[in-house]
Amino acid sequence: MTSKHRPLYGHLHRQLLPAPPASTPAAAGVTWNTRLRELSKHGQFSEALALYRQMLRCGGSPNAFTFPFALKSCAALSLSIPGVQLHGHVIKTGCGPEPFVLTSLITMYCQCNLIGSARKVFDECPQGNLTVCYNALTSGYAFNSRFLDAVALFCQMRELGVSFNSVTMLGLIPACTLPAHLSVGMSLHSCIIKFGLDTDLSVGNCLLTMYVKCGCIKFAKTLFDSMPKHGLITWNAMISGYAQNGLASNVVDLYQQMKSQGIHPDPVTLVSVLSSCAHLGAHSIGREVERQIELSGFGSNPFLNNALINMYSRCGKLAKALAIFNAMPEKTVVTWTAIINGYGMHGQGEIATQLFDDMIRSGVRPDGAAFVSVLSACSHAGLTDKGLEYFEVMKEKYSLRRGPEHYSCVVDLLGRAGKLAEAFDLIRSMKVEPDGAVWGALLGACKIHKNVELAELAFKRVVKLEPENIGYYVLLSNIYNEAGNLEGVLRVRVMMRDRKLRKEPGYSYVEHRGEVHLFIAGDRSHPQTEEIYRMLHKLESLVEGLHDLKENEISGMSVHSEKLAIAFGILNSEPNIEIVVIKNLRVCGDCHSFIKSVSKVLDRRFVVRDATRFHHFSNGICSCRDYW
DNA sequence: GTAGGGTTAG
Repeated sequence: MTSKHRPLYGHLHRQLLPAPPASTPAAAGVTWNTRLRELSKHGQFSEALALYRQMLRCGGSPNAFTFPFALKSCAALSLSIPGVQLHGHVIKTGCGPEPFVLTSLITMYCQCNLIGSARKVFDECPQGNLTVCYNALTSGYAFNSRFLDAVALFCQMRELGVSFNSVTMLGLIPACTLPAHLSVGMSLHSCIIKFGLDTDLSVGNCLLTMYVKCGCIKFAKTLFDSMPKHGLITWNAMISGYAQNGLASNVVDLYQQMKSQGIHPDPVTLVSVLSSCAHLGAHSIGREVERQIELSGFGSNPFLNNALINMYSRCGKLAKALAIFNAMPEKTVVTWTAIINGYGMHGQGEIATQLFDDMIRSGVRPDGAAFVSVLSACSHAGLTDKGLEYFEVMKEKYSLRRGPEHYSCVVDLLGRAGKLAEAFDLIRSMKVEPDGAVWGALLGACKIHKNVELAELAFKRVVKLEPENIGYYVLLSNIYNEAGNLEGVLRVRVMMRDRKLRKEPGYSYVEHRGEVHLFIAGDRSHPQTEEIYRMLHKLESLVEGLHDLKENEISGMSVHSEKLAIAFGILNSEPNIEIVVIKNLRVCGDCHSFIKSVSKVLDRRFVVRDATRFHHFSNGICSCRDYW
């Protein structure tokens, strides 16, 4: 069995032993290089560097076939000091002019963020074979977010008549992943078509990713549909694109389509699908994905386990989430954050904070996102002092930047505790610009504590930042309404009319026997419509006591989607009625009291998951729950 | 025998 065919991992210790004596020094060099290549090819970069050092210790001399792999390892690990040392060895051994070595040097310097050194190597490149050197530096600029330099270098290439190829494009396109740079990206796309490089699958994938990252999901889908071939990466790019842009149901559709075409998903695919299941609360699809993970042997993939914890937490299956958490041998800050979030969003603030403290004890350093999860856990559970303590520790002990996402949690925390003035002071003391979520949290607190004056102030700020967010208008209108200020209600309505803002229809859904049943207000499209309305009528009569309503009084737009969902659940004897509400504001007061009354009359417990409350989360969705 | 490149979680 040659070393090329030997399984790598089990024999690592043997590979690190000194090289067997070879008949000639050149033959010994080949043996070292072969091993180095194997390790680098399998992503074993630390081992590759160890092997390089060992080679030097054993008196082996590196050559032009050694350096590319050793440099690649430094690049992958971002190790600049060994990288610079290697550069010294390159010069000493006279391998400097070798194009393979030069491009590896440029890449190494770029990945270590030493652009100046990369440029120096580039400027000294001998004429001829310039394309690869240009490619290396262009992609290096893109890697370091130097958009203008990358584009300028490409222009220079064209002016000097240096030929370019699809690899040039693969380096250049990632420079255009900001919406501001999209126009350049689109001209690159034209250029790609003009030169016939669009038949390259990798180039297509790269363009697809560019559109996705610029938020142009429509362009991305058009490109996807026009591509002659779809590789696994193509499917993944499109699926993760939908997931990143919050189009969770498109993710599920595309995933089904992918499977129906016989393409096997990999962990990258499944991570996106799970994150979308979490957004949708689509527990049954999530469970199916978990089976798929086990069948495919991806069970120990940490990315997938984190995604599973997140999915089960958001779907309300905390025990399951905890079991996966406990079984994970290595827990990163992401793992801890997922489980803390899970307990936090279900009002179990005590457990969430305990977990947070356990995390620190276990030596995992919290990051900004971990603090968001613990702060919001404190705010939901009313742990005001504890939350303020974390907020302090975040800055004092961990020197983490406190962003608007943290401030909005603390404003919420103070606001719910009735400390409106303190919340307002906190906002005024902010060194970063407060965003809509921060003012929105204050506005929400004003609703709870009926403070019209402060609400007006918060509203003024929030509509400046998010003029299109209808939720805030409705919130203020409700505050006025509760205060009996009808003039105020009218003023808000006029404002909405003038700005041509119309409330999007809210929708609610219930999962029944693995299927999602979706309702919009006044919906009559469900196959069981007649029975649902009859049940709703019955429930309305029950909670209204002796008032017997006429059938037509509960028909049309006044029938909220939550009510239809609950009537459907009761009608079908759904044991755990969990209604997920997606709209621009929290569950309305009318439905709130309706569900509460039904719960009381029937002596049953319901969970309403309101997917759009005024909490700032990175994905814009917060899964707070209310129980009745 | 070698370089320059495309998809991933809270």
